[in-house]
Amino acid sequence: MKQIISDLIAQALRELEQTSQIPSEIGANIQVTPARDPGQGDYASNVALTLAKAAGMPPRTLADLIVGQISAIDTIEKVEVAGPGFINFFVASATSHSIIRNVLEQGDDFGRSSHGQGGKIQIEYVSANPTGPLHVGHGRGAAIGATLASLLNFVGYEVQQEYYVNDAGRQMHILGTSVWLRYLELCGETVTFPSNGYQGDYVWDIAATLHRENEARFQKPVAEVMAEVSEDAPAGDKEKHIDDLIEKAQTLLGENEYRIVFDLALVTLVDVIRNDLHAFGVDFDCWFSERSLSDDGLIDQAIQRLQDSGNVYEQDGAQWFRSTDFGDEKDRVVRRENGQTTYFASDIAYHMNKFDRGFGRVINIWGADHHGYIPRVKASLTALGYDADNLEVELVQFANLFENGNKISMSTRSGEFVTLRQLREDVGLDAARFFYVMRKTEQHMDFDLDLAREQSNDNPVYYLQYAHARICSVRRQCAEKGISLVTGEANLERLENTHEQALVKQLSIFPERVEAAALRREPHLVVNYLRELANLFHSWYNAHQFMVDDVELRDARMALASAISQVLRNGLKLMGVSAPETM
RNA sequence: GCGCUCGUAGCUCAGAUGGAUAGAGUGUUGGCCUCCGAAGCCAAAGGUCGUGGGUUCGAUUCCCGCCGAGCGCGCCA
Repeated sequence: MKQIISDLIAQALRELEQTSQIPSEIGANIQVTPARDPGQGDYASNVALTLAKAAGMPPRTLADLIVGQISAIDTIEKVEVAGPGFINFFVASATSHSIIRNVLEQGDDFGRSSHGQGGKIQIEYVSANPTGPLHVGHGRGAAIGATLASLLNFVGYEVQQEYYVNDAGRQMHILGTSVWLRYLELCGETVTFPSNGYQGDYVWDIAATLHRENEARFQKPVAEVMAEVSEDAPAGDKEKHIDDLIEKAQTLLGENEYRIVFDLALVTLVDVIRNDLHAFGVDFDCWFSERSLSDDGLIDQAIQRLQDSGNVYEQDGAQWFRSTDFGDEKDRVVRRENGQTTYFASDIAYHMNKFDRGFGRVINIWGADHHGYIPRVKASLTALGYDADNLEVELVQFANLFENGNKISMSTRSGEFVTLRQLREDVGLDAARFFYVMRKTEQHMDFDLDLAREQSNDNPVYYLQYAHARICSVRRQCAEKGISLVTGEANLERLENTHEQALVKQLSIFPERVEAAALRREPHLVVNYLRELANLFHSWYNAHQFMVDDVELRDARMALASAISQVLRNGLKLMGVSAPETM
């Protein structure tokens, strides 16, 4: 419809140019937007305002000229000039009503588009260090990433969802060592647990498994473990202390034995995370191991490529990538003085690999605290000869958890946090998923636990689900009363009141709103849309009776109601929220 | 100090590419179930869009300064 109107205007402008009523080649950028008020028709265009200057006449005069030149077609009922020079289009009711039949015929596919033309997009999200269960801070990225993936798929992209497993870093060694120390305690040793170790209960669980399956195989006397280990905080340096312990674990156990302990911790936690995410309605296609990058030689390869292109130099015994040449604020180390590559080097290799796997576009969903990291990753891609614009980073702001009006703070290290699992069990999957995507991604948000828990009109997710359940209820009652509905052949012309007209219009813009949400990477647009739809429905429901004696009217209304429930279902599904038939 | 993201109703937030009278929810006040689900609807009240300039027919939107908030600025990951 938008396109038709846009074409009509373009045609009119060409006519005016040819008859020299306006200067030629004034370069129209024709915008057509859905009207915001029923009094302003269905669609509006501001061409006359934008072209007034170039045409050398007042906007209203130009608007009148354009309207006079627009050819009549039967899908447009009326065109008029309003306000400072807007052109408002009124769509014929027969045309707009046909959307109901489209919705019913297309069902679950209504709103789908082929915009992406099967282009390959990779979206990487969550990617939390597997050093503990996911907590509520990870939930927002998970919900937004999963919803974005659904949206992109819905508008025609081939989407691959990936979790980057940081299984090679210092944090993982701290975890492995923490598990080992807890294991020693289970063996009967008396261990003073490092202040910087992971203190959560899950560490005990893994240690218990280790002990159960291996008994005293990894046991070493504590005196030996603590020998020559620097002092812990507060008297000493807690970072140095834990690093010494890690080294001790490696030397005392030997590489192979240490690896067994380490891998048990890793595998257990990745499993926990995978299960938690699955229960949260989030499933990844690929779990990409950071360690595999070095195993496959990709890190060396990436550094070599940077070296070959002259973007690496040596200083203070380390190798530096000259990222300042590509817009970063300082150069970055890729290989340390001790010969080890940095986390950044892994990330260069990882992103290189993403594009080498054939993704035309790569989306990373990162916590907002990683924003300073973007320029260097893009710099490395440019230096390697990739188009850095094909890497998109969506920053997700933190969600503050509130309960009883108090902010809840969290720390994985200390073991004090609300897990994603607890949140879901507490407020329910639907409310949890919904709350996370309700707000614009880059907007800081407050997650009110009390509100999410509340099963009342205060909880916005129920508002949408209630609309759906209500429609299902009416349909059930029709069936019970033996009323047969012929919605497919309903005379939709009977839908005449303002509620019905507004609903028909709202249904018709679902495809474009979904597309906008996908292309702008803004899932919250779907939430807003559905809220508007539910609101219009509830108002209509309160103002009019569906199960009326007038069969034709009843069929028409039930057709509209069914279409509404279908769109609610489609929209909620994109967000991973259920559409219950009863509540 | 530099950088990123922000600042809209009492509170939580929408307002893409500049447009018509800045909108929801919640809270407050008052109405609506002899009628399909009241987890709902209707109405009222609530705003110098942080602040001061600039750009133009027009700025919540774009540009600059200032104030305020959160987060970053490692041979950590």
